[in-house]
Amino acid sequence: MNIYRYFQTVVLSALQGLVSSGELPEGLDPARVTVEAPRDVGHGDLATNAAMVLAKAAGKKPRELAELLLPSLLAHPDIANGDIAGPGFINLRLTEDFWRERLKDIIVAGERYGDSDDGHGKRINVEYVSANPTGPMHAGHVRGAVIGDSVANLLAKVGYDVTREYYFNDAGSQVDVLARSTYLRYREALGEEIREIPEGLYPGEYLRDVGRALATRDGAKWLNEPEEAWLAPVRDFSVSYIMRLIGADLDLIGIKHDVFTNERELIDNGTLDKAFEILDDKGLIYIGTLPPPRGKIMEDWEPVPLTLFRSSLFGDSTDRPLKKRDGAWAYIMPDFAYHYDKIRRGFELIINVLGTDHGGYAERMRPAVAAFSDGKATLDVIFNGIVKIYNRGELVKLSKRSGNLITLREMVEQVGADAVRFFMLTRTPESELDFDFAKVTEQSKDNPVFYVQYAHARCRSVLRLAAEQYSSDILGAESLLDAQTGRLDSPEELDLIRRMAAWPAVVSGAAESHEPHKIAFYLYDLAAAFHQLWAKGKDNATLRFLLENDPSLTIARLALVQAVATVIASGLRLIGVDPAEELRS
RNA sequence: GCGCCCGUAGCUCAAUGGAUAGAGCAUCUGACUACGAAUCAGAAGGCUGGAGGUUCGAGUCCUUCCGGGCGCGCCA
Repeated sequence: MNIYRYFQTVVLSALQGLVSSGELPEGLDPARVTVEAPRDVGHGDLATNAAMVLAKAAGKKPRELAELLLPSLLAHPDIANGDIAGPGFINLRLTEDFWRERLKDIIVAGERYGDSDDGHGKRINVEYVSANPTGPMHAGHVRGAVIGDSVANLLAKVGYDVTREYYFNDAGSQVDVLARSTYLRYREALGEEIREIPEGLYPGEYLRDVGRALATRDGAKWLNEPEEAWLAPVRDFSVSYIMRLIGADLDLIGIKHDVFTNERELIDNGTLDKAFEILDDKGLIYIGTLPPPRGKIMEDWEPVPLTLFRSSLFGDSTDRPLKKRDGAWAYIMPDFAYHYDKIRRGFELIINVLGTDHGGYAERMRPAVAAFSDGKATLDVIFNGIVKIYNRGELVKLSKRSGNLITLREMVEQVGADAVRFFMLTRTPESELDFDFAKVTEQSKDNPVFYVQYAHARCRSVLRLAAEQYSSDILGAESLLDAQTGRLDSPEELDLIRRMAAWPAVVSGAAESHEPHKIAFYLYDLAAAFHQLWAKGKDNATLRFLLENDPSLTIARLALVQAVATVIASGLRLIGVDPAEELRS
């Protein structure tokens, strides 16, 4: 149950009642009416801005309108009391029983608590990672991978039909470079001494394995052949080898895509030609000359007639060439074809996760998506900021050219998959992130991963102990649903319940805004509230969860602990982190 | 030069257009023979880069300036 949405309908029907009785004019637009949690808990459980938003249209002062609305809200059985505050807020406090009922929602739903049908089964494509097959996954790829995967999980949880997709470019010059680099290692594997990797080829050690594998498969058959003969087979071999490497790397952090699409196939099966044809049929292609880019000095600029796409009709700052002067496809054309393919497959929502260094991508791709789908499909690009790697406070310089890269595998080996995943979500996506190996492995409060996991482990510890001291039946749904939750009446207990009751709304919000970091922050706050409650039992034994002489209160508190464990576990899994039972090392 | 992103406590960062802007770290003061202290309680810390505007209400939206990051050819 999304409590804010639920009470929004309560507010709207109260307004409707006032319209029916003639106390308010008809035709009020309720679009801006919101119900939300006040920032300050002292203001109550819920606040609505209805009176302020509708005052003008209703011809009343905000507070006057609030006075009119309040009585019909107070008539609702779940609303305990309310008042009017500030410029016209209506603050509402819900009954404690309403909150306690949510505890039972959680126990009944288990980890499905927070699921919804916001997405109505709409098909949505989330493309992430999409690294070209030139080497293993490295630190620079990890953040987008985690963000994309978590967004996909979120959207699935709120009822979208999600496809997780990986696109790779296996038709450009990059893979030819890969093939030549592999060929060198292949010769090495066959006994030749390779002193230095020539400029422009990939120096990575991992290519030794590829070369060796090729030598094992094909023997010396390419050794004395010209490049024209071996380039294509070596390329194909290398690409599929590297893609297996990447797949294994992603597996380390629990990422598995549903669909892999590659550029070569889009060209070979005619999708690219078809995409161009469609734009042409829509009258969006013409031959023209572009002005030189503004403000940039280009000595070699000369105006040449080119095949252009009228992307400026769709908000682009300029029309874009789709063919080069020699008639070959321009580099964006395969990407266009790929998006045409997504639309053809029936996706209405297309999400791409990219690094901020692809800044201009959205501007170029959005017109294409609009054109191919006749405006029906929308493209959202999530840009994620770079990750700076530190080691005990010192910046680690990374360079692809020198081969000085930190691989995903190294990261996972050093800090663990859980810490990697959680840490990548401790900032808003577009901000830069400092990833310090020392900090991420630290097992303390500064490390949010352990802080949250520890709260879960503490819950499980209590539940295990309860099962030992009483019987395992005490934790069954029957027992917990029968709990006297009315006995949970301390401010800390109710605070915890309120936080958990907000979970479905948090999930919906994070999914809608494509911001998985909100889950990480929520979990941190929930964990903090739990740790606080736990600590109360230190000073005051009557506040502990397990009470020898009060079984009914014990069961009620176990229901609370069970709910906390459930919500934390559910949230952690949503972002791909394992909710560990214990953290003892 | 143009476009996108960012500027919030000493540091790292939060905050669907809402009320007195919140956490953690660092600093200072306290709490463990334990339902696991990998934790908790408290103190202190702010003109949200500057100036205008829109709004009942702006860290959030608009304009402009300052400061930082990224991108910007028919290259991939």
